[in-house]
Amino acid sequence: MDINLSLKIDTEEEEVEENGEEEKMDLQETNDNEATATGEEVADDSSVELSLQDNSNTEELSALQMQMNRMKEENKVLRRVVEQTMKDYYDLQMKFAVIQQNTHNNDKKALQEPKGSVPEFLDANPGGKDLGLSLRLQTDHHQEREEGYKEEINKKENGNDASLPNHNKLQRTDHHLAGISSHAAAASLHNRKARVSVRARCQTATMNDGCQWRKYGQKIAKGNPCPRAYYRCTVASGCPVRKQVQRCLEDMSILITTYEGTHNHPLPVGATAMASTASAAASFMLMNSSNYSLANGVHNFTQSSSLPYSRATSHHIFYPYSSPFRSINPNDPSKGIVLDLTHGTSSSSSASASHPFGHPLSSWMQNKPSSHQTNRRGEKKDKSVAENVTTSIASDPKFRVAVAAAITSLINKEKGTPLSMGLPIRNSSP
DNA sequence: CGACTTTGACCCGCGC
DNA sequence: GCGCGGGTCAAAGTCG
Repeated sequence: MDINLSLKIDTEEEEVEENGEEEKMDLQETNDNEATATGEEVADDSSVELSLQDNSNTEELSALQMQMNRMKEENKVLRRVVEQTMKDYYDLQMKFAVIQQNTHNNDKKALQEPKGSVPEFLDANPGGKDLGLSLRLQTDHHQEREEGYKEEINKKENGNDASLPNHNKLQRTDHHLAGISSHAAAASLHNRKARVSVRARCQTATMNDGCQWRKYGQKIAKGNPCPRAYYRCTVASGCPVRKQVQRCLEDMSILITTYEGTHNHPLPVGATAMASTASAAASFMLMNSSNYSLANGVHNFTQSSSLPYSRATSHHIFYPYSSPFRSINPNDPSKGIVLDLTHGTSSSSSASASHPFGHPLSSWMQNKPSSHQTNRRGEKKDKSVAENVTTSIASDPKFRVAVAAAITSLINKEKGTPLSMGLPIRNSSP
């Protein structure tokens, strides 16, 4: 019993801090009561004490066995998920290869088109009946942007890169990034702002994403009284990655973090999982800018789509889960992908039930997902202890970070190619 | 003392 | 051309 209680205390420690001393007192009381019931009252009678100890040992053993069994089951489920992930990944890779082939052919055709005409691969879906949407659905603004990028690509290909003065510093950073990237076409992709926004419930000023950040500015953006903070990655000097952090106006508990750029250094374990996903999302966005689903502003990551710049790609991971973290910013597609993690993480008990570790992305978030399930007075009493422990472990951010990192690492190793927006993100998972 | 945060100034793009 | 807003810089302050 003591073991269970201490486990609960450990896993809920941070939450206790959040919710005040109330729960701690509650646990303390329970502990004291049990001690009184099992120990102190019978302290005079040693034989009864021994038998009670035996009983409690047996109970402990059975409880531990139950825990072990549950962990085994959990392991099985996790394995199944990994297998499924791998399977999905290979399926998507096959689709991607086909699309890449088609797009390559279309690119050749497009180059032969007279100037001013719309290349076929931008106008229509290149070979995928079920893939993506036509660029015609995009706004004029976005089309102009697309034209601008195409011009730039052409200039680069012709060795004429005199357009730089028109770019702001950030874009120059992107040029720098492009220079690092080994693939020329991928480099041109980086000229486009690769942004991934993450919406997540978070009480702290920033999400703990495993990276080290330095704040370099703060602004009150128009339309939102909450200041927007600007951070720069300081894990390695010269790392071009930046992030903006701002609270959501509608729901102050939601933190919107926008990542921009690619790390040029190895990442910590927790950051690897996050960065991999963010990079994959960003890469995906860059390659799928023509495929916004304008009907609802949602783009399904699990669905392969037309890839107008696919010749620029090396290897990309498509996130094989269907979940809320897959939407193109519906207000402004040019602002990149929005990964909405506010649903999957708010209640990990249900997530854990249907999904072994809840939302795969939520692993690197700093939120406390178990707050709704275990900490309220009396609520946990109707759960078995083992269930509580399992849930607590599964909802432990560190555990989820480890799982997410492991999956990412597994996928990367399997493929033999790290993923990023043109730069390798090394696996630092153990 | 170095790393980090704060904050006003500055730069640049964009719309009118 | 001008004003506005977003993004960045850099000096001063803070902290461990």
